[in-house]
Amino acid sequence: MQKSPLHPFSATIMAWYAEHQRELPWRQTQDPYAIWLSEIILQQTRVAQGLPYFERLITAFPTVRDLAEAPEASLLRLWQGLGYYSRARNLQKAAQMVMRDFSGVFPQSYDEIIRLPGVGPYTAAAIASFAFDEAKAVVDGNVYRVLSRVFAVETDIASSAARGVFTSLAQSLIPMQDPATFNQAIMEFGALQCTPSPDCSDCPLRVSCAAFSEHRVAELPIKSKKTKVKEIEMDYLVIEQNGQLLVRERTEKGIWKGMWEFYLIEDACDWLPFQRQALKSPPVHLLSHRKIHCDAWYVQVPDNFELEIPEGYGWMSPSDFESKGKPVLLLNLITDNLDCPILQDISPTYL
DNA sequence: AAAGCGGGGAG
DNA sequence: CTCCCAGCTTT
Repeated sequence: MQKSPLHPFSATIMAWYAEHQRELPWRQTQDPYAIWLSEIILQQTRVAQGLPYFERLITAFPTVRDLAEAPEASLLRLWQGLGYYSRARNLQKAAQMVMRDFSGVFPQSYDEIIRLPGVGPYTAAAIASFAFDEAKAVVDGNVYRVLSRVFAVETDIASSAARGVFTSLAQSLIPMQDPATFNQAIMEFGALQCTPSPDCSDCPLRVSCAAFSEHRVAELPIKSKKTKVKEIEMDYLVIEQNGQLLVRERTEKGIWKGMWEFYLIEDACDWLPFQRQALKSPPVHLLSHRKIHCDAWYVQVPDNFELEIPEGYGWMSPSDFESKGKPVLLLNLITDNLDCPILQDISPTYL
Protein backbone atom coordinates (compact mmCIF):
# COMPACT_ATOMS: atom_id res chain seq x y z
CA MET A 1 0.00 0.00 0.00
CA GLN A 2 1.42 3.32 -1.14
CA LYS A 3 1.33 6.29 1.18
CA SER A 4 0.10 9.35 -0.70
CA PRO A 5 2.36 12.37 -0.28
CA LEU A 6 1.29 15.02 2.21
CA HIS A 7 0.30 18.26 0.51
CA PRO A 8 2.42 21.19 1.78
CA PHE A 9 -0.75 23.00 2.88
CA SER A 10 -1.82 20.02 4.97
CA ALA A 11 1.62 19.61 6.53
CA THR A 12 1.73 23.29 7.46
CA ILE A 13 -1.66 23.54 9.14
CA MET A 14 -1.19 20.24 11.00
CA ALA A 15 2.16 21.46 12.34
CA TRP A 16 0.50 24.75 13.26
CA TYR A 17 -2.32 22.85 15.00
CA ALA A 18 0.12 20.78 17.07
CA GLU A 19 1.46 24.07 18.39
CA HIS A 20 -1.69 26.16 18.79
CA GLN A 21 -4.66 23.88 19.45
CA ARG A 22 -7.00 24.65 22.32
CA GLU A 23 -7.78 21.97 24.85
CA LEU A 24 -11.49 21.32 24.55
CA PRO A 25 -13.47 18.58 26.33
CA TRP A 26 -14.73 16.96 23.12
CA ARG A 27 -11.16 16.62 21.90
CA GLN A 28 -10.27 14.39 24.86
CA THR A 29 -12.58 11.59 23.71
CA GLN A 30 -13.40 9.36 20.77
CA ASP A 31 -16.89 8.64 22.11
CA PRO A 32 -19.11 9.32 19.07
CA TYR A 33 -22.00 10.35 21.33
CA ALA A 34 -19.99 13.08 23.07
CA ILE A 35 -18.52 14.23 19.76
CA TRP A 36 -21.94 14.32 18.11
CA LEU A 37 -23.40 16.31 21.02
CA SER A 38 -20.56 18.84 20.79
CA GLU A 39 -20.97 19.21 17.02
CA ILE A 40 -24.70 19.88 17.22
CA ILE A 41 -24.11 22.48 19.94
CA LEU A 42 -21.40 24.14 17.87
CA GLN A 43 -23.49 24.54 14.70
CA GLN A 44 -23.50 28.30 14.01
CA THR A 45 -22.24 28.74 17.58
CA ARG A 46 -18.89 29.87 18.93
CA VAL A 47 -16.88 27.58 21.17
CA ALA A 48 -17.03 30.03 24.08
CA GLN A 49 -20.81 30.15 23.92
CA GLY A 50 -21.31 26.40 23.48
CA LEU A 51 -18.85 25.18 26.09
CA PRO A 52 -20.99 25.57 29.24
CA TYR A 53 -23.94 24.02 27.42
CA PHE A 54 -21.85 21.00 26.47
CA GLU A 55 -20.77 20.52 30.08
CA ARG A 56 -24.32 20.74 31.41
CA LEU A 57 -25.79 18.49 28.72
CA ILE A 58 -23.15 15.74 28.89
CA THR A 59 -23.60 15.72 32.67
CA ALA A 60 -27.39 15.58 32.48
CA PHE A 61 -27.34 12.99 29.68
CA PRO A 62 -24.10 10.96 29.86
CA THR A 63 -25.21 8.40 27.26
CA VAL A 64 -27.33 8.36 24.13
CA ARG A 65 -29.90 6.32 26.05
CA ASP A 66 -30.22 9.00 28.74
CA LEU A 67 -30.84 11.57 26.03
CA ALA A 68 -33.35 9.39 24.19
CA GLU A 69 -35.37 8.75 27.34
CA ALA A 70 -35.33 12.32 28.72
CA PRO A 71 -38.46 14.48 28.74
CA GLU A 72 -38.20 16.86 25.79
CA ALA A 73 -39.03 19.79 28.09
CA SER A 74 -35.98 19.15 30.26
CA LEU A 75 -33.76 19.08 27.18
CA LEU A 76 -35.18 22.36 25.89
CA ARG A 77 -34.71 23.90 29.33
CA LEU A 78 -31.02 22.94 29.21
CA TRP A 79 -30.81 24.33 25.66
CA GLN A 80 -32.40 27.62 26.79
CA GLY A 81 -30.44 30.62 25.56
CA LEU A 82 -28.44 28.74 22.95
CA GLY A 83 -30.84 29.41 20.06
CA TYR A 84 -31.78 27.36 17.00
CA TYR A 85 -34.01 25.24 19.22
CA SER A 86 -34.81 22.76 16.44
CA ARG A 87 -31.30 21.47 17.08
CA ALA A 88 -32.41 20.20 20.49
CA ARG A 89 -35.55 18.54 19.17
CA ASN A 90 -33.66 16.89 16.30
CA LEU A 91 -30.96 15.84 18.76
CA GLN A 92 -33.43 13.83 20.77
CA LYS A 93 -35.13 12.39 17.67
CA ALA A 94 -31.72 11.21 16.52
CA ALA A 95 -30.95 9.70 19.94
CA GLN A 96 -34.20 7.76 19.78
CA MET A 97 -33.31 6.64 16.25
CA VAL A 98 -29.93 5.37 17.51
CA MET A 99 -31.69 3.39 20.23
CA ARG A 100 -34.35 1.96 17.90
CA ASP A 101 -32.59 1.51 14.54
CA PHE A 102 -29.01 0.95 15.70
CA SER A 103 -29.68 -0.97 18.95
CA GLY A 104 -28.18 1.84 20.99
CA VAL A 105 -24.82 1.70 19.19
CA PHE A 106 -23.92 4.99 17.52
CA PRO A 107 -23.62 4.53 13.72
CA GLN A 108 -19.99 4.32 12.59
CA SER A 109 -19.93 5.52 8.99
CA TYR A 110 -20.57 8.87 7.28
CA ASP A 111 -23.35 7.37 5.15
CA GLU A 112 -25.24 6.16 8.22
CA ILE A 113 -24.50 9.16 10.45
CA ILE A 114 -25.82 11.66 7.92
CA ARG A 115 -29.24 10.00 8.05
CA LEU A 116 -29.74 11.22 11.62
CA PRO A 117 -32.00 14.27 11.89
CA GLY A 118 -30.05 17.47 12.45
CA VAL A 119 -26.91 15.96 10.95
CA GLY A 120 -25.83 17.38 7.59
CA PRO A 121 -22.68 17.01 5.49
CA TYR A 122 -20.48 18.99 7.88
CA THR A 123 -21.54 17.25 11.10
CA ALA A 124 -21.46 13.77 9.55
CA ALA A 125 -17.91 14.36 8.29
CA ALA A 126 -16.83 15.70 11.68
CA ILE A 127 -18.18 12.72 13.62
CA ALA A 128 -16.99 10.14 11.07
CA SER A 129 -13.46 11.55 11.10
CA PHE A 130 -13.09 12.42 14.80
CA ALA A 131 -14.65 9.24 16.19
CA PHE A 132 -13.92 6.70 13.45
CA ASP A 133 -10.97 8.11 11.44
CA GLU A 134 -12.99 8.12 8.23
CA ALA A 135 -11.33 10.35 5.63
CA LYS A 136 -14.23 12.71 4.99
CA ALA A 137 -13.28 16.39 4.76
CA VAL A 138 -15.29 18.84 6.86
CA VAL A 139 -16.53 22.01 5.19
CA ASP A 140 -17.72 24.78 7.49
CA GLY A 141 -17.36 28.53 7.63
CA ASN A 142 -13.73 28.23 8.71
CA VAL A 143 -12.89 25.94 5.80
CA TYR A 144 -14.56 28.29 3.32
CA ARG A 145 -12.45 31.15 4.62
CA VAL A 146 -9.10 29.33 4.78
CA LEU A 147 -9.34 27.59 1.40
CA SER A 148 -10.81 30.55 -0.46
CA ARG A 149 -7.82 32.64 0.63
CA VAL A 150 -4.97 30.17 0.36
CA PHE A 151 -6.07 28.96 -3.10
CA ALA A 152 -7.86 32.14 -4.24
CA VAL A 153 -11.17 30.39 -4.78
CA GLU A 154 -13.67 32.98 -5.94
CA THR A 155 -16.77 30.84 -5.73
CA ASP A 156 -19.52 32.67 -3.88
CA ILE A 157 -19.81 30.76 -0.61
CA ALA A 158 -23.50 31.69 -0.46
CA SER A 159 -24.16 29.86 -3.73
CA SER A 160 -25.36 26.30 -3.79
CA ALA A 161 -22.35 25.33 -5.90
CA ALA A 162 -19.93 26.36 -3.15
CA ARG A 163 -20.30 23.24 -1.01
CA GLY A 164 -19.28 20.98 -3.88
CA VAL A 165 -16.37 23.15 -4.94
CA PHE A 166 -14.88 23.45 -1.46
CA THR A 167 -15.63 19.85 -0.53
CA SER A 168 -13.69 18.62 -3.57
CA LEU A 169 -10.77 20.86 -2.72
CA ALA A 170 -10.73 19.89 0.96
CA GLN A 171 -11.10 16.22 0.10
CA SER A 172 -8.06 16.46 -2.21
CA LEU A 173 -6.00 17.83 0.69
CA ILE A 174 -7.04 15.47 3.49
CA PRO A 175 -4.33 12.97 4.42
CA MET A 176 -5.54 9.38 4.59
CA GLN A 177 -3.16 8.60 7.46
CA ASP A 178 -4.69 11.20 9.81
CA PRO A 179 -7.92 12.75 8.52
CA ALA A 180 -9.15 13.63 12.02
CA THR A 181 -6.22 15.88 12.85
CA PHE A 182 -6.40 17.55 9.44
CA ASN A 183 -10.08 18.36 9.94
CA GLN A 184 -9.44 19.69 13.44
CA ALA A 185 -6.47 21.67 12.19
CA ILE A 186 -8.11 23.45 9.27
CA MET A 187 -11.04 24.55 11.42
CA GLU A 188 -8.87 25.63 14.34
CA PHE A 189 -6.68 27.52 11.88
CA GLY A 190 -9.73 29.34 10.56
CA ALA A 191 -10.98 30.08 14.08
CA LEU A 192 -7.70 31.39 15.52
CA GLN A 193 -5.35 32.46 12.70
CA CYS A 194 -7.22 32.93 9.41
CA THR A 195 -10.04 34.95 10.99
CA PRO A 196 -12.40 37.30 9.13
CA SER A 197 -9.99 40.16 9.85
CA PRO A 198 -6.69 38.31 10.23
CA ASP A 199 -3.23 39.31 11.32
CA CYS A 200 -1.21 37.77 8.50
CA SER A 201 2.14 38.89 9.88
CA ASP A 202 2.74 35.68 11.80
CA CYS A 203 0.86 33.29 9.50
CA PRO A 204 2.80 30.16 8.52
CA LEU A 205 1.04 30.18 5.14
CA ARG A 206 1.83 33.76 4.10
CA VAL A 207 4.44 32.66 1.57
CA SER A 208 2.03 30.30 -0.17
CA CYS A 209 -1.28 32.11 0.39
CA ALA A 210 -2.66 33.39 -2.91
CA ALA A 211 -4.85 36.01 -1.26
CA PHE A 212 -1.94 37.39 0.76
CA SER A 213 0.41 37.69 -2.21
CA GLU A 214 -2.34 39.34 -4.26
CA HIS A 215 -3.40 41.65 -1.38
CA ARG A 216 -6.91 40.24 -1.49
CA VAL A 217 -7.21 38.78 2.00
CA ALA A 218 -10.00 41.19 2.91
CA GLU A 219 -11.97 40.32 -0.25
CA LEU A 220 -12.05 36.60 0.36
CA PRO A 221 -14.15 34.60 0.83
CA ILE A 222 -16.75 36.10 -1.48
CA LYS A 223 -20.23 36.04 0.02
CA SER A 224 -23.13 37.66 -1.79
CA LYS A 225 -26.21 37.32 0.37
CA LYS A 226 -27.20 39.86 2.92
CA THR A 227 -29.74 38.88 5.54
CA LYS A 228 -32.78 41.08 5.67
CA VAL A 229 -34.20 41.82 9.06
CA LYS A 230 -37.94 42.03 9.57
CA GLU A 231 -39.22 44.28 12.35
CA ILE A 232 -42.06 42.87 14.41
CA GLU A 233 -43.93 43.74 17.59
CA MET A 234 -44.45 41.20 20.39
CA ASP A 235 -46.35 42.46 23.41
CA TYR A 236 -46.95 40.32 26.48
CA LEU A 237 -49.28 40.21 29.45
CA VAL A 238 -47.97 38.52 32.57
CA ILE A 239 -51.32 37.27 33.91
CA GLU A 240 -51.47 35.93 37.47
CA GLN A 241 -54.33 34.34 39.36
CA ASN A 242 -54.14 32.22 42.53
CA GLY A 243 -50.37 32.28 42.32
CA GLN A 244 -50.44 30.71 38.84
CA LEU A 245 -49.34 32.13 35.51
CA LEU A 246 -51.21 32.02 32.19
CA VAL A 247 -48.69 30.60 29.71
CA ARG A 248 -48.36 28.47 26.59
CA GLU A 249 -45.88 26.48 24.56
CA ARG A 250 -45.12 27.89 21.12
CA THR A 251 -46.16 25.09 18.82
CA GLU A 252 -46.78 26.89 15.55
CA LYS A 253 -44.13 27.19 12.90
CA GLY A 254 -41.84 30.15 13.17
CA ILE A 255 -39.49 31.36 15.84
CA TRP A 256 -39.07 29.72 19.24
CA LYS A 257 -41.01 26.52 18.48
CA GLY A 258 -41.11 24.38 21.61
CA MET A 259 -40.31 27.27 23.93
CA TRP A 260 -42.76 28.73 26.47
CA GLU A 261 -44.13 32.25 26.82
CA PHE A 262 -46.58 34.50 28.64
CA TYR A 263 -49.81 35.65 27.06
CA LEU A 264 -48.92 37.16 23.69
CA ILE A 265 -51.28 40.02 22.87
CA GLU A 266 -52.92 39.42 19.52
CA ASP A 267 -56.32 41.02 20.00
CA ALA A 268 -58.14 43.68 22.06
CA CYS A 269 -58.20 41.50 25.19
CA ASP A 270 -61.84 42.31 26.02
CA TRP A 271 -61.91 39.12 28.08
CA LEU A 272 -59.46 40.63 30.57
CA PRO A 273 -61.14 43.72 32.09
CA PHE A 274 -58.44 44.47 34.66
CA GLN A 275 -55.87 47.14 35.17
CA ARG A 276 -52.45 46.61 33.69
CA GLN A 277 -49.20 47.55 35.35
CA ALA A 278 -46.45 48.39 32.89
CA LEU A 279 -43.29 46.29 33.07
CA LYS A 280 -39.82 47.33 32.03
CA SER A 281 -39.09 45.74 28.67
CA PRO A 282 -35.87 45.60 26.69
CA PRO A 283 -36.08 48.27 23.96
CA VAL A 284 -35.38 45.82 21.15
CA HIS A 285 -34.52 42.15 20.93
CA LEU A 286 -32.29 41.34 17.98
CA LEU A 287 -32.25 38.03 16.16
CA SER A 288 -30.27 37.46 13.00
CA HIS A 289 -33.48 37.82 10.97
CA ARG A 290 -35.81 39.72 13.30
CA LYS A 291 -35.90 43.01 15.16
CA ILE A 292 -38.46 42.54 17.90
CA HIS A 293 -40.07 45.42 19.72
CA CYS A 294 -41.63 44.37 23.00
CA ASP A 295 -43.93 45.93 25.56
CA ALA A 296 -45.26 44.05 28.56
CA TRP A 297 -47.68 44.50 31.42
CA TYR A 298 -48.54 42.67 34.61
CA VAL A 299 -52.16 41.82 35.39
CA GLN A 300 -53.42 40.45 38.72
CA VAL A 301 -56.75 38.65 38.28
CA PRO A 302 -58.91 38.45 41.44
CA ASP A 303 -58.91 34.92 42.83
CA ASN A 304 -62.66 34.43 42.57
CA PHE A 305 -63.04 35.75 39.03
CA GLU A 306 -63.90 33.13 36.42
CA LEU A 307 -61.64 33.95 33.52
CA GLU A 308 -62.36 32.73 30.02
CA ILE A 309 -58.99 31.22 29.16
CA PRO A 310 -57.80 31.93 25.60
CA GLU A 311 -57.28 28.99 23.24
CA GLY A 312 -53.92 27.29 23.68
CA TYR A 313 -53.11 28.82 27.07
CA GLY A 314 -53.21 27.27 30.54
CA TRP A 315 -52.34 27.96 34.16
CA MET A 316 -48.95 26.92 35.45
CA SER A 317 -47.14 27.33 38.75
CA PRO A 318 -44.05 29.57 38.81
CA SER A 319 -41.75 26.64 39.62
CA ASP A 320 -43.07 24.58 36.69
CA PHE A 321 -42.74 27.57 34.37
CA GLU A 322 -39.16 28.09 35.51
CA SER A 323 -38.40 24.52 34.44
CA LYS A 324 -39.57 25.20 30.88
CA GLY A 325 -37.35 26.53 28.11
CA LYS A 326 -37.99 30.19 27.36
CA PRO A 327 -36.56 32.52 24.71
CA VAL A 328 -34.02 35.06 25.88
CA LEU A 329 -36.47 37.90 25.24
CA LEU A 330 -38.67 36.44 28.00
CA LEU A 331 -35.69 35.80 30.29
CA ASN A 332 -34.71 39.45 29.94
CA LEU A 333 -38.26 40.52 30.69
CA ILE A 334 -38.20 38.41 33.86
CA THR A 335 -34.81 39.50 35.16
CA ASP A 336 -35.53 43.17 34.43
CA ASN A 337 -38.64 43.08 36.63
CA LEU A 338 -37.59 41.26 39.78
CA ASP A 339 -39.53 43.78 41.86
CA CYS A 340 -42.60 41.95 40.60
CA PRO A 341 -42.89 39.05 43.10
CA ILE A 342 -44.11 36.33 40.73
CA LEU A 343 -41.38 37.15 38.24
CA GLN A 344 -38.85 36.76 41.02
CA ASP A 345 -40.26 33.25 41.51
CA ILE A 346 -39.46 32.26 37.91
CA SER A 347 -36.06 33.92 37.73
CA PRO A 348 -33.70 31.37 36.14
CA THR A 349 -30.93 29.87 38.27
CA TYR A 350 -28.83 29.69 35.14
CA LEU A 351 -29.31 30.96 31.61
C1' DA B 1 -32.17 27.77 -5.23
C1' DA B 2 -33.72 30.44 -1.45
C1' DA B 3 -35.61 31.26 2.94
C1' DG B 4 -36.11 30.39 7.92
C1' DC B 5 -34.09 29.70 12.24
C1' DG B 6 -31.11 32.55 18.01
C1' DG B 7 -28.12 34.50 20.23
C1' DG B 8 -23.82 36.56 21.12
C1' DG B 9 -19.13 38.40 20.37
C1' DA B 10 -15.66 40.87 17.65
C1' DG B 11 -14.18 44.85 15.16
C1' DC C 1 -23.32 49.61 13.03
C1' DT C 2 -21.84 44.78 10.23
C1' DC C 3 -20.27 40.27 10.04
C1' DC C 4 -20.46 35.55 11.16
C1' DC C 5 -20.01 31.65 14.14
C1' DA C 6 -17.47 23.39 14.07
C1' DG C 7 -25.17 24.43 9.45
C1' DC C 8 -29.57 22.03 8.77
C1' DT C 9 -34.31 21.80 7.28
C1' DT C 10 -38.06 23.23 4.71
C1' DT C 11 -40.17 25.28 0.82
